[in-house]
Amino acid sequence: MAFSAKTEYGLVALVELASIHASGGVLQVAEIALRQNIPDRYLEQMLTSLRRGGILRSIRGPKGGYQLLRTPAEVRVADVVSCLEGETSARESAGRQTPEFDVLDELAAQLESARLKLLRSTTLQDLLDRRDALLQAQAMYFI
Amino acid sequence: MAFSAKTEYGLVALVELASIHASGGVLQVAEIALRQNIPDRYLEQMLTSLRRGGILRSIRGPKGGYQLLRTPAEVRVADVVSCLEGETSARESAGRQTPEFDVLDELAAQLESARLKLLRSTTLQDLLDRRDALLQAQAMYFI
DNA sequence: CGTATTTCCGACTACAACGATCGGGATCTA
DNA sequence: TAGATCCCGATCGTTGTAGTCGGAAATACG
Repeated sequence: MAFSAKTEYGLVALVELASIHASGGVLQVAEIALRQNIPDRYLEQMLTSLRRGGILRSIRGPKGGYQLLRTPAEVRVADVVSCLEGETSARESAGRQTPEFDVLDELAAQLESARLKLLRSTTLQDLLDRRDALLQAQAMYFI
Repeated sequence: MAFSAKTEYGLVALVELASIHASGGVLQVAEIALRQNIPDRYLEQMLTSLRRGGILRSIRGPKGGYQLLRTPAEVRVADVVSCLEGETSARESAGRQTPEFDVLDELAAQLESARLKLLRSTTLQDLLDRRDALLQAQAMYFI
């Protein structure tokens, strides 16, 4: 899997929030965790990161929960990913090795760039659309 | 960095071997490790994997070493990578989660596919050419 | 006002993977 | 036979990941 659990959990939570965004949607951690079958106390941490990253806002107290700050079409997957796995930074590049290593760094940069291109061109709305298409297809299957 | 140390070490070693492939090139672990400034006993393990993966052959005893089995143009980086990081397999896909997770799996597959496309289209010869171009450029700089 | 609900914050733990080291055996050259 | 070199597997320390937990702050509601 190309994503860590952290990233996956954060993204599925956001897709859930996106799916009810039209109706001013608010969801609670426990609710999302239950529906997605993931540990709620862990998901909490991801949602906190996403709030700090300016992707969500939170509402405390009874009837509280989380809410998207922008429309699903305005939230790129790349934003979410960088927000959730940017924590452990401290950039490495072990200081000028050999030409052979340099060439590999170039290739690694190409890979990173290709990844980023895809992640930047995909939004929560895209994920939501694909989910709905998938549900539609599954519904077909039962007719 | 998009590569693990294992993969990096293996690849730089292969580029070294590729660079002397014309002259029936053989290099010893210690030699490569010295030139690339990496731990020799560790590199040994990578070269063993590459031999088992059919990318290298080894020659034992004094005057021994490792040698490419194919020409640099016939060795794709994808081959090397799968050989070096395929060890810890035991494929996960935590068994049918939710539609939201399924959509993420799709996206992850797209990412994997883009990565593979690049790795399959790059050969040791390509890396070698880039290294030489880099050396050339650095030489220019000193004139 | 008090209580229940919910988010907030940070510490803690268990486990696996990664990077690396090491001892000693097999094989080959000279 | 001696020494070089690869071969094989065990071991180890560090780091990151996934997950748990205790308790504080905020807020709705009766």
